[in-house]
Amino acid sequence: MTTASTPKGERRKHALVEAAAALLIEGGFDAVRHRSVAERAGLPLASTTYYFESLDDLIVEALEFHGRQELARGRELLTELATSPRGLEALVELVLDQLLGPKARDNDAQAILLRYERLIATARRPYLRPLTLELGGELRALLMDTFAKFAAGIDEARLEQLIALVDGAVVNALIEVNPDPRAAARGMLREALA
Amino acid sequence: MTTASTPKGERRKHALVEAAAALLIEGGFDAVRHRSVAERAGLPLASTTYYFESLDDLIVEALEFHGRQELARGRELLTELATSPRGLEALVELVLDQLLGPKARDNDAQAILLRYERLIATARRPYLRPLTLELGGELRALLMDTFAKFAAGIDEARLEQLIALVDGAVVNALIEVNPDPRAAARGMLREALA
Amino acid sequence: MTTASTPKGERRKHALVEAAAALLIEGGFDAVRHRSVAERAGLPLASTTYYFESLDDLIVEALEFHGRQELARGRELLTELATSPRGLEALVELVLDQLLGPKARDNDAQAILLRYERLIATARRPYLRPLTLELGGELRALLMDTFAKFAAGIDEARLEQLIALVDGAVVNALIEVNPDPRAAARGMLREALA
Amino acid sequence: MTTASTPKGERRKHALVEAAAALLIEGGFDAVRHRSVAERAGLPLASTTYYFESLDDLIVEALEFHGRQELARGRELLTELATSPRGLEALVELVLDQLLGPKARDNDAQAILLRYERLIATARRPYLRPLTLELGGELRALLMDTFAKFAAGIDEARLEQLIALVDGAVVNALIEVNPDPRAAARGMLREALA
DNA sequence: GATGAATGAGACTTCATTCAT
DNA sequence: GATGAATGAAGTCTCATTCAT
Repeated sequence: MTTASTPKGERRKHALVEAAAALLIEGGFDAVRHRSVAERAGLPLASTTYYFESLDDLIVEALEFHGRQELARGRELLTELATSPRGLEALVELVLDQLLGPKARDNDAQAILLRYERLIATARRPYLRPLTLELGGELRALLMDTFAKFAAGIDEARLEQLIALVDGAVVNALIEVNPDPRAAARGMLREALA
Repeated sequence: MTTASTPKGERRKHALVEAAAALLIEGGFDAVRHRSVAERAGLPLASTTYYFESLDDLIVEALEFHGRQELARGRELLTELATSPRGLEALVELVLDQLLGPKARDNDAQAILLRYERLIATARRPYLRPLTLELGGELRALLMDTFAKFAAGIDEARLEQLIALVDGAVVNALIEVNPDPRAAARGMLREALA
Repeated sequence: MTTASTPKGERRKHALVEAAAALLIEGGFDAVRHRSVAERAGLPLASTTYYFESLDDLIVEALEFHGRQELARGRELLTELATSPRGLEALVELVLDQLLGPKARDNDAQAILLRYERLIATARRPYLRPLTLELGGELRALLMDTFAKFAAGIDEARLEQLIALVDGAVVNALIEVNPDPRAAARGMLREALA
Repeated sequence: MTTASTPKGERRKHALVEAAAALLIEGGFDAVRHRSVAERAGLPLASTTYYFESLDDLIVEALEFHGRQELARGRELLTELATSPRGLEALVELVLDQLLGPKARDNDAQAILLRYERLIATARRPYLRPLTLELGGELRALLMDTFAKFAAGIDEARLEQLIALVDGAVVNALIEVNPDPRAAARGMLREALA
C-alpha cells in the first residue's frame, strides 16, 4: 500500500488531487467520488484507492491543495503591492482577495462557497480539523502582515472581528439567487475600517 | 398522491419530521436517509415515501420544523422579558438565544451547527432557498423587535452587521475541538454593542 | 367485495375503464397502474381495487371497452355505406377502418398499436384469451358481412389471408420512426384484392 | 466505466446475456429483472449493472444475441441445402425456419413469440429500433438469397408480401390455447407460393 | 358502499472498497 | 507498481394490495 512516490506517481497523484479540487468547487463534497475523480483526471478508477487510503484522504488533500493555492495567491498579492499602498479601498480589496480568493474568475461564488463548506464540514468530520486549523492560522498570519504593511497594524482581537464580519456577511449572502458574497463582505469591511 | 391528513396520519408524519430533525442535528444532512428516519420514528420504511414526495421534501420539512421551533422560543423569550429590561448583558444573551437557539441543552454546538449547515447547503440546493429566506426574514423581524424593546432600536444595516459578526464568529468557532460558538459570538456582540 | 352496481357506481366504474383505455393507448400495458388510472379518472386510488378484483381485471375491461368501441364504429361505417358501394378503393378503406380503427385521429399509430399489443400480450396472459378470441370472432363476422355487401363475398380462408396480410404489414410498419401502418396495410390489401 | 473485457469478463457478461435471453423467451420483457438475470446466471446482483449500463442495455444485447443466433442458423440451413433443392415444400419449410427459427425445440411457440414481442415493443421503446431495423434488414437479405437459390427469385415487394403473410398468420395464431403458429404460417405460405 | 391509510416486496442503481493479477 | 474486475451494502423510490373505518 506504499503511497507512491515515483516522479510519475507524484504526477498522477497530483492529477487526482486537482481533479478532486475542481469537483469540490463545482459540486461540493458530495460530488467527490472515486469514479468522478478518476474520470476527471483521466486515470483508472483504482488509482484513487491506490494513491489514497480512502476517499476522505483524497478530499483532505484536495482541500489542502485548494487552500494553499489561495493562500499563496494572497501572499503574492501582498508582495506585488507597490511599496506605498493606496489607502482604504486597496486594503479592503486585498483583504477580500485573501479571505475569499482573488476575484474575477468564472466560478467566483462557488470557489468562495468551498471555503465555508470546509469550515462547516470540519465540525462533523474531525479529520478535517488539523487542516482547517492550520490554514486558518496561516491566513491570519497573512492578514496580520497585510494590515502591518498598511500603516497601522491591528491586534488579534480586531482581526478576529474583521474576519467574523466578512465570514458572516458571506454566509448570509450565499443564499441569494445570484449571490455576490464579495460585495456583501466589501460593504461590511469598508465600514468597519472607515 | 393523498399525502395523508388524519389526526393519526398527522401524528405519524410529524414523528417522521421530528426524527429527521433529530438526525439532522446529530449527523447533518448525510445522516438523513429513508431508513434512518423510519427506524428512528419507529415506523416502516415505506412510510417515509408515503408521507413525503421525496427525501429532500422531508429534509425541508424537518429544517422548517427545527427553524420555526427556535424562532418561537426566541419570541417567547422576548415576551417573557420583564417590562424593564436589564441592560446590555441581558440584551446580548437574548440576541444569542434568538440567533443560536436558547442555550443550555445537551447538543448545544450541534444544534447551532445545523443553522449554518442549512445556510451553506442552500447555496448548492436551490429547493432550500425559499425556506432559508423566509426563516431569515422572520429572524430579522424578531431581532428588530428585540432591539426596539431595548431602548434604542437599530436600523437594518446595523442589524446585518451584528448578524454577520455573530455568524462569522460562530463559523470560525465551530472548528475547535470543544467548540463554544456561543462564547465566541458573545464576545463579538458584547464589544460591538458596548 | 360486491362489485358495485349503483347507477353512480356504474358511472364511476366506467370512468375508470375509460381512463385505463386511454392510458393503454398512450403508454401500453406498463402505463396502467392503480395510481395512474385513478388520477386520470379523478377518482380515489382505492376505487380501482374497489371496482375491480385486480389490475389485470381492469385491463381486461379497458381492452374490451376499446375493442368493442372500434367494432361498433366499424359496423356503423358498414351500415352508413350507400346502397351501391363504390368499388375497390372504398372496400379497401372500409376494411382498414374495421381492422385498424377509423382513420384520422391524432393518436393514429398508437391506437393501432394497441390492437397488436393485445394480440401479443394474450400469448403470455391467458386471462386475455377469452376476450381476444371473442373480439377476433366478431371482427371476422363483421368483415364477412362487409365483403358480402361488396358483390362477391369471400370464404373464411381467404378472409384469414387478408387479415394476415394486413396484420403482418402493420406489425412490420410499426417499427419505423414515423410509422404509417395504415399505408403499409393499404398497399398490401389493394394488391391482394385487385 | 470500464465495461470489462477479460476473457473471463467476457464469459461472465455473456452468461448474463444468455440468462436474459432465456428469460425473455420464457417470460417476455417483464421477466427480465436485475435479480432474475443475475440469479439465473449464478452471478451476484451487482454484476448486472457492472457489465451493462442499464437493464435496457442488457435487454438489447439479449435480443441481439437471440436474433443473430436465429439468423445464423437460418443461413446455415440455406448453406447446408443440397445443391438441387427439393421443390415447394422444402422452400416453405426453409422460409419458415428463417422467419420463425428452426422448428422442433421445446419452447417453440415461446421463441417465436419473442420475435413479435420485439417488433411490437419497438414501437414504444425507441432504443430498440436500431436493432430491430438491422435484424430485419439481415433477415430480408437472407430470404432474398433463399428465394434466389430456389429457381425464380423474387422482388422486394413480393418478399414483403410473403413476410406480412407469415407474420400476420403467426400473430393471429399465437392467441390460441395450444398455438401452432408455424402451421398457420405454413398454410398461408404454401398457398401463396403455389 | 367507499376510501384514506398503510406497507411489504421488490424495482433500479450507486458506490467504496477489496483483490487477483 | 498499477489496475481491471468484482461485489456487498445501501441508497431512493414504485406499487399492488390489504384493511380499518
